[in-house]
Amino acid sequence: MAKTTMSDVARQAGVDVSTVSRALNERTAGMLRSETVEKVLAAAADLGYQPNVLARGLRTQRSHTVGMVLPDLTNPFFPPIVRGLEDALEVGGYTLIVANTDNDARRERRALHSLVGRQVDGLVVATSHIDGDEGAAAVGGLPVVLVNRRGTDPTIPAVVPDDDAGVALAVRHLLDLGHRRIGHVAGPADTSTGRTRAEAFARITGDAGVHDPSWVEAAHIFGVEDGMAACERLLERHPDLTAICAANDLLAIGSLRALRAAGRRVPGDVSLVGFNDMPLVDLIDPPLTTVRIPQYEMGRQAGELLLQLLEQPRPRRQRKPVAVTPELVVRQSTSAPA
Amino acid sequence: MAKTTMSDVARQAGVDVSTVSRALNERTAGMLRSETVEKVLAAAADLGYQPNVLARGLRTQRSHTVGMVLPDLTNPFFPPIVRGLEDALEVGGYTLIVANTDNDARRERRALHSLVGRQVDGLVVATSHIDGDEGAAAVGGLPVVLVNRRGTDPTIPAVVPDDDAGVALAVRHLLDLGHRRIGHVAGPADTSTGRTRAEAFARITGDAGVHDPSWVEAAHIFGVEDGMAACERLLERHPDLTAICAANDLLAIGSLRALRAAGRRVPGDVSLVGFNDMPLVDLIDPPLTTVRIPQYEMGRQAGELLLQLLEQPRPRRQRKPVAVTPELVVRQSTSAPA
DNA sequence: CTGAAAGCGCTTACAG
DNA sequence: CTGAAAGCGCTTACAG
Repeated sequence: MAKTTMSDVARQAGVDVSTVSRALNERTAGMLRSETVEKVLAAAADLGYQPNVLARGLRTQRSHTVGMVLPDLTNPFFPPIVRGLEDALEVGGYTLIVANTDNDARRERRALHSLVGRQVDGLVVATSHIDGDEGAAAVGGLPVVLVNRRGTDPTIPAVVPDDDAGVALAVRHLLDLGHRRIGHVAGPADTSTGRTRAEAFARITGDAGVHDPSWVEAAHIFGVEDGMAACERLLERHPDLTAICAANDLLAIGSLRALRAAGRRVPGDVSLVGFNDMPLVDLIDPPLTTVRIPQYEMGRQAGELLLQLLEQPRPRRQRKPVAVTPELVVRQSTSAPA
Repeated sequence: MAKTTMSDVARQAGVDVSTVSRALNERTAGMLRSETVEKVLAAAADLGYQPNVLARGLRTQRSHTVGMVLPDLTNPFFPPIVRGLEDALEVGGYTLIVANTDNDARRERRALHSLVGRQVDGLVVATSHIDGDEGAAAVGGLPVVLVNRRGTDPTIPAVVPDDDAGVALAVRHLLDLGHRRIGHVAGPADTSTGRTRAEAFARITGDAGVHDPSWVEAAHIFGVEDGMAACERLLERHPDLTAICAANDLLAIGSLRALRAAGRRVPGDVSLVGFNDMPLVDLIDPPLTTVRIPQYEMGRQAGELLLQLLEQPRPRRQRKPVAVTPELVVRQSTSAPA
């Protein structure tokens, strides 16, 4: 049951391995007589030959593998991105290897290192702790695309949600309902999404003449526990708030818990808007009003960008982040203030 | 910025590449003078040398890569399994490549094929359509372990939830609450979990003298839509039921929708128990009573089993599936019948 | 149109 | 203790 190799096929077809290689490669099959090609194909099929991708990669200096670093696959936000990415990469014949970093800078560095050791041809980075530049350095000039975050290096392409538009959707919805005392449970200040959304919130509420920065309270990480704590702090400072806009759904869920623990009903006493529209948030109690980010689409676009970089490595140039358009999903966690 | 190779290190250290190889490998470093080893280590560190895992794999005939096929990463049941698996495999220096099959037999076959082409050293199979035997054949005798399902070939190790115990927990809970007219929204009959749980349900309710097989209605796939349809059929046949035990949480959520659509309150009119305790089911309305499967733990154990097979390929032998112990999580979707 | 040779970056018997 | 050689399974100039 030893694995069939190209020389097995060559022997069976009565040709040289180089001929087998040519016959099996679409681009080079044309230089062979069609009978030869058929002979080889038949032998290959007969033996159930499966090319050794590693050996090919060693020779061609391309592993046809792409690495992705993300904080945690267990966060339901990421799997759709991964699927979109895979689907896009598949058309170029690339396989994805995913590494979890648990928001730990050291693990992140290790993961990057290990992926480079596995000879990935490119990288997709969805983590927040390693800066684009530093990452690029660690990575030895490999093509990189960022997803769901912006880097500081403008030559590194990024695919991000249009956070400004998303926050505007959420805040506008609350304003339209009649809310004026609106708090923001923000994401970590060391993440680009956290910062961008907080800034958008401040700007939009400021423009609407609503209030000051004390209405923003940042969590340390994008998690339920942290959202709960941040919401508690916000409630302490502004017990009279009537609405909360959270920087993602996990923070919203944490806020929901904090509100419940404080005896506030949602949306009776406080309206709540999330961000992302994760799977299952339509099933929580109450079904969460949120801003939907097209995750699969973000992954797909990131994959296509990377594919471009992989196939035609052009000189780096400035590029604006690709912003995918969010959409407000009104469910039952928001209503007019009492 | 070309990648540093072993011969770069050799040149810098003034030794042969074979010496570099020996110095960098713990097992062989002992045959070298410690000064030599240090010289090499210094050169490697200096150049930021990163071994080429592909080249090593080609030579040693081990890619140190493991493939996993699962239906859909987007199903929150799987990510914790993946993480457990990765954590277990990491200690052996293995990297995991995950392939989604969307419950499609053709995609499944293709994925398996592609993973074998990538020279994976072993496989973890969490899909249901390809039988263990067939899979093993497709895979050319590679070590395989099944997770969350049983195969028909008893020499292939499997890690599964203890479904009998889990269903017993669920049914016992409903019986204890006083329910007697209990339906089962079963999983697909062509999956081992679907079948096993349905059989357990029938046996346990039978033993309790409760009722007959007409109280079981199977979905075609483990999904919300299908659960809804199956529950509707069940309601039609048994409009007087007071409790439903679903074969997984997605089916439970579908059942919840069907019950709502039929004007039944949960748990007021009908109690509902899920299976798995997926992330976020504690947040749905009402918080779902369910049977918790230790997913991470299943993944971890599968990883350890595979590691054993990988490190010491013994002759195949019969083995009982490893059954991980479930746990009842009582929340608010169950109560005594009206 | 096809074969023989070299080489991708490693590891590992084989010498010395 | 270390070097030189062969070879893992491919691809691709180079001949012919």
